[in-house]
Amino acid sequence: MQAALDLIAERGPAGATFAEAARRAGVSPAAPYRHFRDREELLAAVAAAGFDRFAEALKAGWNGGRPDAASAYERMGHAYLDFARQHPADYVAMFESGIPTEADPALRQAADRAFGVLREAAETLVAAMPAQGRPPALMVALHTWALAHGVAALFGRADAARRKVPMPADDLLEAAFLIYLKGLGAPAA
Amino acid sequence: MQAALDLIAERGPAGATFAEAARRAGVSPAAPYRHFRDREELLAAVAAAGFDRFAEALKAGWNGGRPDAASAYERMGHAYLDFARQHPADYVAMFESGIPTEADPALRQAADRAFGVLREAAETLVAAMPAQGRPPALMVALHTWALAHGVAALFGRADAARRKVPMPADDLLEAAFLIYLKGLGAPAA
DNA sequence: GCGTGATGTAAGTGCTTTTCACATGAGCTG
DNA sequence: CAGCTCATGTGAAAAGCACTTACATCACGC
Repeated sequence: MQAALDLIAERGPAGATFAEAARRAGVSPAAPYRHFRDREELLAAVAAAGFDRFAEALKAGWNGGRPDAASAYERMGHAYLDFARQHPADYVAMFESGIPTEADPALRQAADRAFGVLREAAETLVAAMPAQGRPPALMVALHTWALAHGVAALFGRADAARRKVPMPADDLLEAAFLIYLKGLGAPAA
Repeated sequence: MQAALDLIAERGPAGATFAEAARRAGVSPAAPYRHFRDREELLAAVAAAGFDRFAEALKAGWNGGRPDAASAYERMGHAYLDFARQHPADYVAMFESGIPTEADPALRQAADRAFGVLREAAETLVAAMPAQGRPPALMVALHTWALAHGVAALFGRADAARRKVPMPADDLLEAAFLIYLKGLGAPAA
């Protein structure tokens, strides 16, 4: 799995071949078939491990919502982008390897766990808002994820289909967050 | 190129093999090499054609900003999602085929043209806002793109790594747009 | 009439994925 | 300790793909 992850980092998901991963692990090309049904299952396992690390990173960024929900939420956004930048292979395996999340139950579970961190943070954030006009927390979580993923996928990583943009992805996401929260009427001005 | 597009629709970008595309076009596996240097160049051409169609779809949605910038902008957002849903193969070729946008000059140009539609719409939208506190149009365009892409990639298409969400992608994007525009102080309440 | 360039084919190389029969070695059981 | 089982690994093989090279065809302009 580590060899496969390295290969994704070096050559992209298409270049991560089963045979080469086995070679790097020092075994014959047939050996990994004792552990993974096929190439797709290997990639699913790599992606699931990535989601686990991702959930940890988000949780660390959120840090229980301290010192206050709004700043912790924004810090979690930075953690999101940091993860995409510092673990591009994981991120690619998770979102761009062509493996449907539903394919593997373990993968699906890991992805749900990662989103759960985001959802709970959104719930805390929403709970801190004035009661009237309080938006649905799940919607806020989905919006946050879509925004963070969009920024990461389009402008975040250096190697991929990145576009030249006049501002760094971090600032772009932070600005979007602040505008969005202001639109919600959140205490974040 | 049509055969390759069909293959992407049926089997995903990894399943779109050069040989099979040639077979479907009724020629030998070597024939396409007269027209494309390698598999990557074929996919880049397919993606470029997709960006052209995409730019047309966005332009049609924007419709010159009529009747007013805010509603036209939102309609363009719907056009974005409609395109991702109705032309999933194009969208996959454009954003998830692993082809870096910089690889091919024609691809890059087509992508820039599509983003140009979005950028001009954002400029018009921003120009309609009160002069003081007017945000940079480019930033608004990038935010819009990131949001729309995030929603499309995560929740938009039926086949891909879509998650079960309690609300349709259209509504999700529309709500996010409205909240974002409200945060900007735009005339969209 | 004849070169020329665009297009296509057949065959071949080296890579991949996947399977199958067989080896090996650790650990449990009697 | 013998024997059995199970996990793990190997080598060989089939099938498919990307890509190359040498050769064929054929329309078109001079």
